[in-house]
Amino acid sequence: MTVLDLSTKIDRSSPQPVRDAVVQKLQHKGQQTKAAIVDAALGLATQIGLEGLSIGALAEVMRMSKSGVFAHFGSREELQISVIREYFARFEEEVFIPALSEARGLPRVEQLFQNWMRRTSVEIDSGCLFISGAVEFDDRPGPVRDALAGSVKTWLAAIFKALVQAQDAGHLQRDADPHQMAFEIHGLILALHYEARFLKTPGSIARANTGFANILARYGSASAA
Amino acid sequence: MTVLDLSTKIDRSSPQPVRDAVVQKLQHKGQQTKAAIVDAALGLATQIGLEGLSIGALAEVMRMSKSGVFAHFGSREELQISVIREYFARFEEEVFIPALSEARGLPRVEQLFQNWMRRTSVEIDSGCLFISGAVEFDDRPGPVRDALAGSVKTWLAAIFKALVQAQDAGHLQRDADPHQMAFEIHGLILALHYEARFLKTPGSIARANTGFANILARYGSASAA
DNA sequence: TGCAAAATAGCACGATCGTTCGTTTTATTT
DNA sequence: AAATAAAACGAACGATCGTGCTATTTTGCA
Repeated sequence: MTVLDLSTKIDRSSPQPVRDAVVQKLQHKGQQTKAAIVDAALGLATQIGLEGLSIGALAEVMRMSKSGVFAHFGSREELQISVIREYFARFEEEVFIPALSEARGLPRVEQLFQNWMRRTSVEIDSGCLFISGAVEFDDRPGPVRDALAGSVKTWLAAIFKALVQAQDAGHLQRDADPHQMAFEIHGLILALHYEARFLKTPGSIARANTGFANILARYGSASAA
Repeated sequence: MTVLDLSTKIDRSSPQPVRDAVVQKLQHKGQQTKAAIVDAALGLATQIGLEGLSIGALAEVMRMSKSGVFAHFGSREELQISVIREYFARFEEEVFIPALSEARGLPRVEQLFQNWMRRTSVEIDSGCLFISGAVEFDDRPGPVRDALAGSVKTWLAAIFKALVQAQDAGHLQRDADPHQMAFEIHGLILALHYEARFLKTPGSIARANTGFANILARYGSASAA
């Protein structure tokens, strides 16, 4: 069903991300508003975090009653999980899927990073659920944490796989360690988010790009340079 | 007063970090308990975040009344700021000051990173206020955010300065960019914290160390290799 | 058009939050 | 030891939180 297979069960309530209440027909009204609620909740959660996301505030945005919103999910936890799933679906669609049109190997790796950078650049303003969620749930076990960690791991595994393919294609040095590369790339994204969003350090985007170029220069095979 | 000069005013209530209610004499009782409260609050805040830190829970830990705790700070914000200052003071004492005994240049840079890594390794269990705080306050202006960002910037500036000194000493390539290096090093620390604390990925510490070695290998001058 | 079902609203609950205020206990000084 | 100041307490406040419960409205289908 999904391209990046998420190990947790997928019961997506809105098969297509629904933006501004413009919703396709065929489905009952409940599913439409539920999708609209999740959309609004995602906007709130990226800014103030999954923990800060309150049903009252969400109801106000939706101009609905608290109980009306609540009834769609049955619990706050289920709302949070729905938001995570929606976030992951958009991430997948925006970052991962477009990179599949690139050839396996280095081109796809570069495209993946480029898409990831583009998204992170936007999230300098809007916030990233995978980063804020990690901090909020890093020692709070439960289904929300599981959904978050599962999504992130799936994405990092996709990066890793693309790196392995690049190595198999001879685009990387034979003794390069794709795990190490993925770790360092992840660090660049995290540093970009931290320094640009929190510290407002100018030039962070360029530094992340330079860092990526450095990684490729170090691990890339001579023929692919 | 401090070694890393923090631009915000320093009005440290406890000149020496006070651990377990073992407190020096000479000061009035109020200052002692305040230091003990900050100590307990720091323990709570690193685990559940500055936002999650509640006066009620803190009072319970201290076995005091809520109002008794509250009276020492006058506001929750002031409590949070006190915690941040205490955290910064310990960070400075644990990471920065010991590195000053190393010779200027590459040795000191390596010692700084090593101390930083040691602290981050501990914080895989306990949590890091500079990381969780960044997420919680990246969109929320005010004195708490200022105290946080000021502390982090001070520390990053110290790293940068050590790198510049290393370059001046000829330990780095002449065209190396210390800002870029600091950015990449910061990314390694953030990736370590994220992958080890949240994802529980094994081997993260080794990968951060490898990443640092890679950075030095790329930017280090041939003579210093 | 009528009717069952689904969706939403309204209201109240217990809990927790930061904060205020008046009182009482504890420390310090005279 | 008496007088004064500092510190801690206890109760209450308004607000907000998630969550039940019951009505009311809206929707989709026969």
